[in-house]
Amino acid sequence: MLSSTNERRTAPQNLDLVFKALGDQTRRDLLARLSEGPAMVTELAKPFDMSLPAVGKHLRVLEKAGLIERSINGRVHQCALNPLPLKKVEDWLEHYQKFWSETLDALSEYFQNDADNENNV
Amino acid sequence: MLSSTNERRTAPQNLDLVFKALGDQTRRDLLARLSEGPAMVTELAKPFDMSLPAVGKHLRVLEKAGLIERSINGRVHQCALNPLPLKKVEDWLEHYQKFWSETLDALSEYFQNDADNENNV
DNA sequence: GATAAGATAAACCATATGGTTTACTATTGC
DNA sequence: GCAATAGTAAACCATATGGTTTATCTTATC
Repeated sequence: MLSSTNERRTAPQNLDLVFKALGDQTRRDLLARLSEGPAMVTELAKPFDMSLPAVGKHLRVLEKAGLIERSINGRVHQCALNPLPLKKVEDWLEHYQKFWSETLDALSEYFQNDADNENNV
Repeated sequence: MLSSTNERRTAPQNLDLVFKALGDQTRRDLLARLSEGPAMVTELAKPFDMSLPAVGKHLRVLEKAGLIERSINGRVHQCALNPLPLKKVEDWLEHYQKFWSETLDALSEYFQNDADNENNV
């Protein structure tokens, strides 16, 4: 990890790029695959009903968003998940967390009452 | 629009739509504003150096993603945050959480400088 | 009833996105 | 050396996106 040679270590982690990268099912599938371990491009492309260049483009989008890192070894490009931009997403989400817990609290209370009524509690 | 008889109750919460909606700074700003309370469209548009129709389009994108809800009252459209799609995002993120905690555990000092340099929102 | 205000609709434009196919480069292995 | 493999580059296409301006509709207000 973090080869000493030539790797760019300042992943952009721009939220625009990250969210846009995540806004595509194919790319989320690629991330899911990479969450099980690194893989080369052809390997990543195999499950998709799509040309290799198309998958290559998706990988580039993920890479520009900082979500994957690529280490080139001969003719093989090994891709690995970089989870840090996802942490940025979570940091962003944090501010909104209270809102949905409020909402869900209200809902669960609602359904709790429902259940209470049906169970004659 | 949104007649009481014919209202679509199942907000899509399609992750593609949600992530795409979030992939724009203007729209994230709008959500941030709405996290402080509901607002009408002109009110929402005021801080932006952008035409009203442009803001209207952004609001529609947020609405289609289920991130805001609109209640029309006379000529005033009141917009309110709907946080539930964000909960879906968090549910999706959950699977990746372990990766960044691993990474941060292993390399926290290494990346601390990066994080300091790039804490843009 | 006239006019102002809130907001969308429509037409338009430039650029981005997601895919294709063909061509090309570079590496590997016999 | 030569053929196969891994992958990108380039050209192309259709559609989406993000903005504009002008027009329109509806609702308030005087």
